[in-house]
Amino acid sequence: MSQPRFSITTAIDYPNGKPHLGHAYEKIVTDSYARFYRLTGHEVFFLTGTDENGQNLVKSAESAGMGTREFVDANVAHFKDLCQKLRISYDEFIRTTESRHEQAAHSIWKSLEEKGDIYFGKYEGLYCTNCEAYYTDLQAPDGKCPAHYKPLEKVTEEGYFLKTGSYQDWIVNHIRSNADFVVPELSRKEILSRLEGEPMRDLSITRPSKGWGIPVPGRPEYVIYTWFDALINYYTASEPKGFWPNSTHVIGRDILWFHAVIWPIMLHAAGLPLPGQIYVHGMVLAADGRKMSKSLGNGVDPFEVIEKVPVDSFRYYILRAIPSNSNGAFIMEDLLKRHQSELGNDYGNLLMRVVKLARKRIGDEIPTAGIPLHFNFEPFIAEMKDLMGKREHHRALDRLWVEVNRVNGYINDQAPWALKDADPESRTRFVEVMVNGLYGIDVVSQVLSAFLPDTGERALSALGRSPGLLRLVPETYHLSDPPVLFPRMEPAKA
RNA sequence: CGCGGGGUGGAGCAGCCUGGUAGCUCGUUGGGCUCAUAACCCAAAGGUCGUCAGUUCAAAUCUGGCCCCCGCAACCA
Repeated sequence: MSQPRFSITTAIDYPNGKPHLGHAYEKIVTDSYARFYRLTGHEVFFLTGTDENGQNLVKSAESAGMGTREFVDANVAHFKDLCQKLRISYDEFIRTTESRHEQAAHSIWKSLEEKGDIYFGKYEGLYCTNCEAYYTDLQAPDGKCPAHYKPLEKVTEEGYFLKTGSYQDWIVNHIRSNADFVVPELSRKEILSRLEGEPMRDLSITRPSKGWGIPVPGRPEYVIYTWFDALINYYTASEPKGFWPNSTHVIGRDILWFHAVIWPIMLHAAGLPLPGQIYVHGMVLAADGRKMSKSLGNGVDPFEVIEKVPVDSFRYYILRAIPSNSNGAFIMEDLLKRHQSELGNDYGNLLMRVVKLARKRIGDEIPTAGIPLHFNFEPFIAEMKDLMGKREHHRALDRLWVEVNRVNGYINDQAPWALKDADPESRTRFVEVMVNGLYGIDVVSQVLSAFLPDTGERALSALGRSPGLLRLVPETYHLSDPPVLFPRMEPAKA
């Protein structure tokens, strides 16, 4: 019997600088789903990577005084470094400058061209030379650039277009009839209301070549517009591995339009199967509740955060404090609080108190044969699966903590430290409570390892166990000195 | 009237669909315990549920107006 398959992707990142908190957030979220699905018996393909073909990269490289290639490579190294530090368990890291990707992009381009969905035409719009971007009447009602307050120029550009407009009814229908295609509901509504509001224009899918990017087949004076090729990365990497249809794309709000509308249209027009789901995650806001941005200087550097606190404290905070379906503020003091109370005092302390007591009174080898089990974890695991399936990881972690507290509560109620060895009945009872406590920590840590891999591994290793969803009690728990998983932080360090 | 989300004890949230003692986590205060990272347990204080009106025996919950905050508004990655 083959395992069920689950394929999940992050958006590919634009390497025009070092990764910021939003990148870290998306990777941690996606990684947790990948790990959770692996844990629950799925064969998983987890894809991430970088989008390296944008024209802006040429400009950014120039101002950094570097060649484009050199500049991009340097930044990609930072992204990979971040993934490694955050323990992102991707199966593949795709770069859109790889030749396999260029081939896939060309193949889809040709297929669309043959079907008559790509045509050569003119684009006319209001252009700001400073931004190097077009603006619509809505964005610039007074005809001035909203960023520079300079009059916009009317510019006409020739290039290739994708007949997205012809597929408007089709995509509306697809999103309407597949409730899970765009989640959460909020995002689904948003995209439907935009789609039903106005007729869609055709999408301009080329730019004049500046020597960087994927050339248009047969017309090297043009390169393929970044978005057109970037989206194809999912197909490029997943299809050869047998993971193409039904992929779950984890993305931010800002790129919903391209993923929920343009990408499905591209695939549908090319006669290819669609992704299974577009999951729009929340946005990490600055402590003041506003967007993090360079100009406001309110950004948080993920590299700095994980130098101060354990990676898992960061992962935990990001996953639990920012609701999976909306936005949340990143507040360092809150992170430290949760590190201390929930991670240290609830979970870390549970491990510590049970393992230390068991070692002191029983020893390192704890046989479990014949001990009645107090906990049934099946409902808990079923609820976890349900919440993760609904893409509500913050609630899943909430639910997991109910279980942590249940095990802690059991230890409190049983008060094993008060059971004296002299009385054989008390001694039997003591061993029973210890085994059940260890079993509770065992199962909770198995599940927790999907979210906090480092913590899960270290806690389980103190029980002589390793990650995997092992619900059965082992014959023996082999205990060792429990690690301080979440050391208390000096308040001054905040 | 562009579309959508939200305003609940000091902080962050749940509850609202399917009206009926306002709940959770953190913080504060007072006790208790001691297996454990000054940890853990119990108790207490603290809210006119944005605002005005309506429906109802009864509204945080339903209806309407208003105020405030935040996303989106299509070629910017």
